[in-house]
Amino acid sequence: MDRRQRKTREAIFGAFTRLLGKRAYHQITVQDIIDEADIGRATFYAHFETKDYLLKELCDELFGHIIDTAMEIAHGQHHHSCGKATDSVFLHLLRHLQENDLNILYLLSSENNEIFLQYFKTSLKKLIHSQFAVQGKLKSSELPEDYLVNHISSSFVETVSWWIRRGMKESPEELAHYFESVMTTVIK
Amino acid sequence: MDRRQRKTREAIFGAFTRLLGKRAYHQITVQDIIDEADIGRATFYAHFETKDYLLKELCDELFGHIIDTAMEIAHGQHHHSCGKATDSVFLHLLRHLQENDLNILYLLSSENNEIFLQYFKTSLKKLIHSQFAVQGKLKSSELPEDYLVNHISSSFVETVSWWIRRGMKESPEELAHYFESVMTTVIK
DNA sequence: TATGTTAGTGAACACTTTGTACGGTAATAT
DNA sequence: ATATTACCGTACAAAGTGTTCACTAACATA
Repeated sequence: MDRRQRKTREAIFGAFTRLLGKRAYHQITVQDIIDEADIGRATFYAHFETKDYLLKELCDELFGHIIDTAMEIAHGQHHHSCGKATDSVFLHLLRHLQENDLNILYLLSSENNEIFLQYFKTSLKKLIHSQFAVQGKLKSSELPEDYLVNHISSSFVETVSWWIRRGMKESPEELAHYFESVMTTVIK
Repeated sequence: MDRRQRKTREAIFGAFTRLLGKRAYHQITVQDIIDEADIGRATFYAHFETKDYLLKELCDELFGHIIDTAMEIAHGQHHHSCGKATDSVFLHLLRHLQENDLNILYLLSSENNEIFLQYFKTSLKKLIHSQFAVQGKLKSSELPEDYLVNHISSSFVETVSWWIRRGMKESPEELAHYFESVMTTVIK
């Protein structure tokens, strides 16, 4: 990839993330991004078709790593030193969110960001499906699996959202405990 | 209130609701509403400052009744014939949603409607706080009450949202059972 | 029924945002 | 060294926003 392309792409992502930290997604215009990134109008549209696609690609970049490593942990293929083998997938996700990806927290904390939340939930559903549903770790056999997977993933997103809204006072360990406490009916 | 005012107000609400049934909130412009309601531009702004305020007032109207009667039931002051006294507040809400307020379902089913969802959650939090938290019906004393109330209300909204997305195949009774099943850890 | 008040009309307004197009310039790859 | 490609600046039409204004019609009330 051309160095110029990489640079403007980074400039756009950077400007976008900075703006997301300031105000909600829907309050940000393409014009704002152009001004903040200090690029030409045509250049933006050469990279991204719309603002929504920009967010989608940013999500791809930010989530790609997190979900991939979470998948590895979920399947027991994670033999590194970052966390005990007994740590739950959720604790891993929380640590990852706190330590490495403050960008994501900006996105999450900005209100009205349903595209991002939808992306988060969809990623989690895949993870939870393979981790719990497929492996038979769900308790309730009488409820639809789809309902349970949806419940778990949206509850986790909501937990993270609550955490951020309140200033992230709790440690990842505490928060994982909260979440797993309210999930004991659902997960074995 | 002037008959003319009432009529245009109704025309605007009607047009807005109809449009919400067709496409998402953010895809609807003030221009669309004006055209659909067949009123003058200035008239719209005489009634509502912005599109967001219009949604807020619509929510006020739609939710006012539902939450009020749910509050009555929650406090055992509901002696009518509409449902057994033993029915849970959640079952009451689901019945209400299914039977009387298809407008709300339009709103909920249209994607990207976080203003509405936020309104729904906030209303529920108040209800759940007075119904469960104040009355000591929450199981877990070690977790923050605020976290639990948030968890219950957002899980309920998510359950309803799931229900609608999948075409409302389940009866209110079934859905209430689903919800209460995954909530047994949390609610006594 | 006559009268003052109020709400709606339609047109116009300045303004912002959007998405596209263009020739010119500078960085890049080979 | 040269051809390619990305970016720039500017301009453009189209659409939406929020406000103003004079005119008209509906309203409440006496």
